[in-house]
Amino acid sequence: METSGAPQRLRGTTSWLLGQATTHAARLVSEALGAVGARRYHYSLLAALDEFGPASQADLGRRGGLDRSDVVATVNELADKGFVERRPDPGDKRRNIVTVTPSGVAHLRHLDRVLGQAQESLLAPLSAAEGEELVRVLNVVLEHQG
Amino acid sequence: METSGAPQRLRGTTSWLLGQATTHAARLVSEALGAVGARRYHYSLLAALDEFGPASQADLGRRGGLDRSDVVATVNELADKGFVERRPDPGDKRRNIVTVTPSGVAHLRHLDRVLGQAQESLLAPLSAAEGEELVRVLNVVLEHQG
DNA sequence: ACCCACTCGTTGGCAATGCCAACGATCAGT
DNA sequence: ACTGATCGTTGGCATTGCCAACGAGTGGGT
Repeated sequence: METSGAPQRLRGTTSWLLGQATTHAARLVSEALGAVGARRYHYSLLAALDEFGPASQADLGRRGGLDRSDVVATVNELADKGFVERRPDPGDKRRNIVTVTPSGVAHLRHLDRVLGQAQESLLAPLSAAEGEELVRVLNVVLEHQG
Repeated sequence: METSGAPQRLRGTTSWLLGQATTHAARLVSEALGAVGARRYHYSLLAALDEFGPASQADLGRRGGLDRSDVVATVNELADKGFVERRPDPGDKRRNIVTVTPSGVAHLRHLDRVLGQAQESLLAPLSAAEGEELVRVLNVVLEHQG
């Protein structure tokens, strides 16, 4: 008989918990976004624009933790789809000012819903209270790192 | 004045929580392992061997969720460092049997400590009870996915 | 004994991710 | 005017996680 064991999860030490959890969650997020033709950078950029308003590309990178070069590519893609507009800053010829279009805001809301569903499916095995506690605790962790 | 704002964290919707958290945790894990010359696959493979004993490469892949091709490369690297041994299976000429060496086990213990420190630094902003609860809840989530 | 379907290890490739270096243009402070 | 910094942009690199294909080998069915 061909011993074809089903995929198993390593339990051993708790040290690998982070590795397992991040891999799983990252796949969830990427799949959810990919299903609607988006990627992490798309959401990062749209969310930054939605929350803080129009900005130069360099500022966008700082807001979302993206490299300047990746901002270029992402703005290109989002502009092609009509989700953002890029125009030169009249007051500083080095800069472009990037703005969200209404269509871009709608797309962001869509991505929000998609990500919300991904989060729900991740928290599915937990009680409502556990899920809320997990979200709260993760926010604490993220706030503490800056 | 050059407006050089410090990097900020997006808060907006809670939907992006997963994206933020996974990115942060993944970087922590990769940096911790990279500091001692290891990568995620190395730990996955060593841990699988340590927990379930010697196995063929295909089985190793299934145990740790690695692709067969990645198992080849990882076993190559680990074998070069003397952490595992690869020899043909006498009972099935298609297979290799991979075994951990004592040196490999020692290395795994080292990686365990390193990952434990990374986890501690991540949980630093939490109380002991919150940290344990987070670990417990994450285990529930991982068990539920298979 | 002969197929057939499957598994094995291996090679090679692909796309996404996250970085870094360098360039010319522009700006701010002196 | 000179100097140093910032801007957008291009191009590159290493890692990560996958998938396809190959030749060699195995097991079941007939």
